[in-house]
Amino acid sequence: MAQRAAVKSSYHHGDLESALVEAAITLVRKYGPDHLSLRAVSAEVGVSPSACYHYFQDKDSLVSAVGEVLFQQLAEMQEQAISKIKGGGARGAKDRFEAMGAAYFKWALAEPNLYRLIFGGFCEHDQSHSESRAWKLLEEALDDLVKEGLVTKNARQGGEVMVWSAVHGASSLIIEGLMPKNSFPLVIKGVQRSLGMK
Amino acid sequence: MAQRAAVKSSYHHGDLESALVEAAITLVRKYGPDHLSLRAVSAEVGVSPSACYHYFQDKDSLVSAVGEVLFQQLAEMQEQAISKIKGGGARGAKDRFEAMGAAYFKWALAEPNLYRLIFGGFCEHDQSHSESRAWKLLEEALDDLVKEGLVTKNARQGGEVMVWSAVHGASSLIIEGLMPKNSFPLVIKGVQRSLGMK
DNA sequence: CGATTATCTATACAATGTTCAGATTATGAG
DNA sequence: CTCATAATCTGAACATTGTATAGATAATCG
Repeated sequence: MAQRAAVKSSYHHGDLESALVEAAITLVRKYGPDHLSLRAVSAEVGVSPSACYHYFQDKDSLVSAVGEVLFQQLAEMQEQAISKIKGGGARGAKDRFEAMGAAYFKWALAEPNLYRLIFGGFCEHDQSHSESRAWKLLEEALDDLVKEGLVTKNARQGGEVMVWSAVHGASSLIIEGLMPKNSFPLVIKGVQRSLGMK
Repeated sequence: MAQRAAVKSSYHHGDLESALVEAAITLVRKYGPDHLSLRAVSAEVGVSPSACYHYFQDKDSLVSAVGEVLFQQLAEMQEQAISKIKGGGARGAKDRFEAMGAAYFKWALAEPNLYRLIFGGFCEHDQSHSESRAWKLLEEALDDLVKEGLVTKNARQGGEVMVWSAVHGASSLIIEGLMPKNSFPLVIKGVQRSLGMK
């Protein structure tokens, strides 16, 4: 909530780059990743359209920057959800695992347009998957399950791939109206069975 | 391959509606669902931009029509893959099941931009999920597995949801560079474990 | 045939992405 | 403090976009 030196003294903005990204997020949330206009973004910030080109090569480049930020935010949402789980031991590990998936799904449902921007080919995810925050979170959660004896080392093999695919796929299909909303718990049950969990 | 009465005698085209859809598919394949221009589509067909408005309310409406066509095509691809599996009995059922997923994934990899159009929120999938061709194919394949004793009735419960989520999720994440290509088989294995298959 | 209707074009307009020359402000060396 | 230099933003311009409207062309059917 701490505002930077971002008071537009008239000409120089102070932190235009992130202000543009923030405004773009607002507009994408409302109107979708397609239907985003550079001019609308600049107008939202109160700046001339050409000003954007000092920070971004073109519109797509701004959208990519937005994607990076949102991808981080989604992971942060999951971290936050995990940190709220107090219980230790096996119970805690399982709760954290489920909370991660639930947070992911909840965010997708609450922000379908932002979700589409991240996963709809609008931005290049340059960082290798194994370095992404989302991936590392999953790794830790799965390691925890193994550590607590809820999942065998064998069944854990490739668990990240399976879990993320199922959770992301369900979120996406439900958002697009191709699956009923209440099928998400079923998917989670399926994932747990595939891990031989419990 | 049979061309309709689609020779543009000069003014009247003959089958402009589907010609526009076809041209749009060509352009989306090349440049992505964002970056599609109505004018480019009409130019591709050799017709004035305003001509489109006799068949589609606006650009988004054309894109939606494209989405419906592609959604059908994807299902047809799967049907075709299934029909190539000759073996009967348990072996056939399992082969068909795997062929369905493989065909889905193969299509997604070969046509990422078309895949994004279908599942990226560009088109409204008005038909209820349970009436969609993709859904019915899955239902049949799962019923087959049960019939052949490869999957118990119990484990089959909600199988469609799990299978589609995992396969779609993996395809999507791989296309977007968030997962390595070779993790798809792992996902299939996971799905089969979740079904208690084999 | 001829009139009616379906189909397509021409023209126009506001809005978009983008460029570039120049205006405004910050910065730092003397 | 001063002033040149660099960083930041504006203004105006251009080609391109989606779309509306009026009119041209051709198919259809009495």
